Amino acid sequence: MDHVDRILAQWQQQRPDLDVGPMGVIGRIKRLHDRLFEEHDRVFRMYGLNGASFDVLATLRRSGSPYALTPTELIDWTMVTSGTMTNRLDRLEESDLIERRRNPQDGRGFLIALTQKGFDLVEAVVSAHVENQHRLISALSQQEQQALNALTRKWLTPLEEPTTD
Amino acid sequence: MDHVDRILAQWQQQRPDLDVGPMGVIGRIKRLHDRLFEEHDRVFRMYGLNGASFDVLATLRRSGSPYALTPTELIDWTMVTSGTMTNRLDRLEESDLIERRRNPQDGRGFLIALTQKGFDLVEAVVSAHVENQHRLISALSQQEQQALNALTRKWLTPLEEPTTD
DNA sequence: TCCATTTATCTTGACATCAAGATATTTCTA
DNA sequence: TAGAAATATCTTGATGTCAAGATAAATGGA
Repeated sequence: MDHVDRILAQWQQQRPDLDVGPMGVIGRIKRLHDRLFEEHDRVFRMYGLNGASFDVLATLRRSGSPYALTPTELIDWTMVTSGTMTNRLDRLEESDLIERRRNPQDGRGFLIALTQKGFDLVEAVVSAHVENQHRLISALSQQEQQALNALTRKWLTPLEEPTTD
Repeated sequence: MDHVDRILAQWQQQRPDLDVGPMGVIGRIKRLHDRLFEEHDRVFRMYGLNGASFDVLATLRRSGSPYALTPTELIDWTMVTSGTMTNRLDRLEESDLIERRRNPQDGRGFLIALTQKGFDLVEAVVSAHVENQHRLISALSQQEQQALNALTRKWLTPLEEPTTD
């Protein structure tokens, strides 16, 4: 009987007309999300980062040499608004982890590049982060992880489709 | 090849030393969470609410008659800080959906009660919300939903344990 | 009973985020 | 090739959240 079970039990008592089965699965997705990202943040904080700043640095790192993308590309990968990205870049620039260069291909825009300091930092954080993720999922066997991967992929596919309205 | 797959492919290219298997599952949990709660909010907005205000009203509703809890009880159910709860209650009180009464049992505190208006609203929203959740999970069969429920429960259990440090 | 401790809630200040709008530059079309 | 439309990014203002601290009341031990 976990937190989600207790919520469902109350609903069944109070609104027996409702079938709250889906609420159970969805509620567990939310709790999993919240707990996993709290635990991620513990690692990021050890390196002076948070989930937002790590997200940007990691996107630049895994894009490969020369570790530079436009703000628009970063927005597409991270799925945040342009205002959010501007704010993230401002803070990372203050910390000398990235630099803004004018984009020689497009006078309206910039190229955001990892500094050497940013590269070295993200290289270390990613290793610690991946190790942390292994720890966090260790309650599940390899088979269970694969099953979960298949189910979440199947569920996500229609939800990621661009809505036609 | 979805968004998560593309991220993993980049890491495999750039950091072949890392086993990013767990990142795939965890990334899909995050995307599922984000998409599901965007879709929840679409329904809440139709009733002038958001996830935060619905959460409070629903907690009061499913607690049963007389639909009144202390702020501390609401904090425990919703897992937010006291400052967040104060802010949520201020807004709900402005909208006449809840009222704060002094707690006759404890002069330090309050009882937060659904108004008639709040009760009527949450009654309608919950029905629409549950129906929406059925729609959102409809890509999965009953069997798949049960499998996902079992896997997420198993994963969540150790993550919900109070840390011993 | 009195005072120290605990508890319940609110307040304050800092952030991260978003939506909407502003500005500068590029691209397209007649 | 001039002007209209589209695009890239930043700015502004509002919201929701948290951590830390303040205040008032209840509780417990000497």
